[in-house]
Amino acid sequence: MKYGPDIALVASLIGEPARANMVLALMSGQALSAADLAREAGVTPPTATGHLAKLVSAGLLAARKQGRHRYFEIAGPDVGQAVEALIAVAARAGHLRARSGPKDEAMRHARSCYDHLAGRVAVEMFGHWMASGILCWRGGALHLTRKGRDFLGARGIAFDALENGKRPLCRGCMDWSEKRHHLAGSLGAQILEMTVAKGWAARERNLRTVSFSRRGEENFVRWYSQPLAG
Amino acid sequence: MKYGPDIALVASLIGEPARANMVLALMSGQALSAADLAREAGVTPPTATGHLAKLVSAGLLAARKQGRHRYFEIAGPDVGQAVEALIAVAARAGHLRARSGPKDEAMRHARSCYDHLAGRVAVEMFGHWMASGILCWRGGALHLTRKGRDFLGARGIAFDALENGKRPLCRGCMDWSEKRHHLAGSLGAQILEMTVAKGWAARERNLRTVSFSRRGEENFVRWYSQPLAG
DNA sequence: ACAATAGTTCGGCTACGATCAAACTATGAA
DNA sequence: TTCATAGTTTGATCGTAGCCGAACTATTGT
Repeated sequence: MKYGPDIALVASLIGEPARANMVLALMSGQALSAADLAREAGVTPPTATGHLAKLVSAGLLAARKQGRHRYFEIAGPDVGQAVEALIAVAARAGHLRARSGPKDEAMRHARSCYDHLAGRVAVEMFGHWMASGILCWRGGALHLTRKGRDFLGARGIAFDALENGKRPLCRGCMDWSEKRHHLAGSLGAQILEMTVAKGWAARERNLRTVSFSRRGEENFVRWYSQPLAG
Repeated sequence: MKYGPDIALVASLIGEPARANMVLALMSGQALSAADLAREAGVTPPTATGHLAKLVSAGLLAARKQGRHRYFEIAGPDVGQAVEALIAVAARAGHLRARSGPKDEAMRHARSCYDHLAGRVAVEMFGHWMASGILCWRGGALHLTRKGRDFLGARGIAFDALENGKRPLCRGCMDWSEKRHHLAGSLGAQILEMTVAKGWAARERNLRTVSFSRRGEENFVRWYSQPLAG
């Protein structure tokens, strides 16, 4: 008897609506408590405990105990990628669910997706960078052009350091609400981090929403859209 | 009430063992009949009919009627990617299943994976190309180096034409049986096609097994391992 | 026309797993 | 200590979905 990877086990874990909601809630990259996840999933705490135990023991989520809380997060980038791939299939095939999509207007405007910026703001930045030749598709993968490197260098992004991990520097990620790509990968993460560090936007507690101040958003748009001098 | 992609629906379809076996059997890229898939999945024809109807109506499989047969195949590359991502998670987390892995020695040796070559032969080629600097990981993505371009150019692979699709030129794909990467992407597909075209190997009917002739395998190994003159 | 094969529909059986209430343990606060 | 909150365990209930046998339709071959 030979063995292969048991994708049915993994898929069936994600295939239960309550668990899928939990995993999706964690896709922002934030760790959430068991009670938060119970609420997200629309089930009672005992039920949530059961689901979470399965997800952790299967290696999809990681748990960390802190005082009387237990915080959960996505166990690894492979899990995130699998979920994103499932999102892509579901979106293409037109399967929508009623609960827990981008919840409201604020969330559609700007939110975090795993660890990078998503929503209308992010999609617009992406479109602008494609149009001005900072990013391009080559061989199905997203690339930072030479012009893009100059551009980011001039704006103080140390993309050299970002490029050494196993993680792609830039990757296209399908935006749920806008149905167009936005920027993921380590560069995408870096940009969200910078946006928060500069005080242009704040990540809401326990929510995927990212709230830009009026001034912050203007600055951000200027930051990504101002052409290189020379 | 807002809407988002229903990943639970998609995942639960793949999450049923019989259906997962069907989908995995189709990952070779070949179309299989309903009866073939029933056998693959270990269920009776009526049960298979039910599963296939669900998979087709959900947009995961495509069906084509031919005479009194109905042939099924993976509906699109996004589905293939989702399955591959699930394989990666399952493999990393160590979830194995008893049924229907790489079935026998021949299959472990060489088989097709979606549309490219997999198995020991493919993993060895991949390792050789990494070691000799034809391929390299950069920023988490697999790249064909300049040296690799020369190398393939000299061997008559028109990789320029391959590079224009939305599909990546080269991508690492985790090998089930060998637990190391092999080469996927349009280049990987092209190589499998060439291998068959040159008569070095043949794809078995209705099976993922790829059988190399003794002579063919020697030629293939020579083809990929002979260093560039000069 | 007849038989053979591929696939489907129907009906009923069965089992698994999601769910919750209630009782319990563990941590932190007053 | 005592109370409150976070999380877990237990046990029982209940729906759903997978499964098959039998009967049916459709296509091909003789």
